[in-house]
Amino acid sequence: MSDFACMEDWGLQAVVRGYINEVPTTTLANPKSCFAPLSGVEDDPLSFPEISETTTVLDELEKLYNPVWHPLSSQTMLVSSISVPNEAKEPEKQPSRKKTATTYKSRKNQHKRVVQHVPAEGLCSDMWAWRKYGQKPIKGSPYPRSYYRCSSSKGCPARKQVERSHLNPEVFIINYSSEHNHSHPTRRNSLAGSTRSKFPTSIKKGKSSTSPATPLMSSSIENEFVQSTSIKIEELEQTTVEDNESNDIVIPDLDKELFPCVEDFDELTEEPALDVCFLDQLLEICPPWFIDNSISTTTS
DNA sequence: CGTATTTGACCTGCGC
DNA sequence: GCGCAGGTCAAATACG
Repeated sequence: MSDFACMEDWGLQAVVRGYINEVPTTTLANPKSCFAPLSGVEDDPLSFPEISETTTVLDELEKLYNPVWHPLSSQTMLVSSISVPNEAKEPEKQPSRKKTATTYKSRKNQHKRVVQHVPAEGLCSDMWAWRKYGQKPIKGSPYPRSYYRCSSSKGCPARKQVERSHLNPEVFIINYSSEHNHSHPTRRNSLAGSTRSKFPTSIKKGKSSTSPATPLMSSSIENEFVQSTSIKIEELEQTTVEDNESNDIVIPDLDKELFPCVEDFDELTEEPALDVCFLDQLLEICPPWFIDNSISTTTS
């Protein structure tokens, strides 16, 4: 699989996964209708607002979906905005702390591609392994923003930002940027330290947290879901999505791999494998031509 | 020992 | 030019 295909696969996954959790299954019969136009983008349903518009769009979406959307209902997810990046590739990471002006210039130029609006349970609906590399308090929001990069592959430019919605603290806003330059990982590189972030343990450190804005459940829960469950979801999806796509993936022993994951997942979310079920449905309903068409449409 | 997280410092873009 | 805010780096630390 080419890098391009991998990247688009990821992007589509992000979009598809978002919508299959949100729209009624009947809507899936007409896949294009899944891309219901957002406010301000009626002319082109596949053209999503830039990240600079995210705040207002998300606010609007919250209002729009509030009547029918319970934040605590598991796996509810909204894809609220996508923008096409100017550059598909990010420059190579500088080995030195001192970076050239070019490096940082491109950083700010890189556009967010997908913004997801998810409840805490939805944070686990991510096929990738993410490594946290930073956290910053955000002005105007009582909650800090966490920065993650893809740890599935060295040099993968994919980035992810997770922050809590100040309007609805039960909802996390996830910004995806850049593209994965590799296929879905069969499993994480290593589990060493991966379970390090238990819920309250961030307090355990000798040097107390000096983060100015680390309110109730700031990053611990994020990490818990993002890190500890992502591998489980990965494995679940490996057995479904990639199997369906006939990729060169070794099919795991379901007795050993799938069921324990479901059980663990069940402890974190009340409706395990719902995501997977819908994904399977989508794959049955939407033939490959649709996916290909969607890719070419969204990236042209 | 290898990997992940935390967190202060650094760097850039932008508004004034 | 300056200050602010956001994004990233990397040393220190923790965990399995």
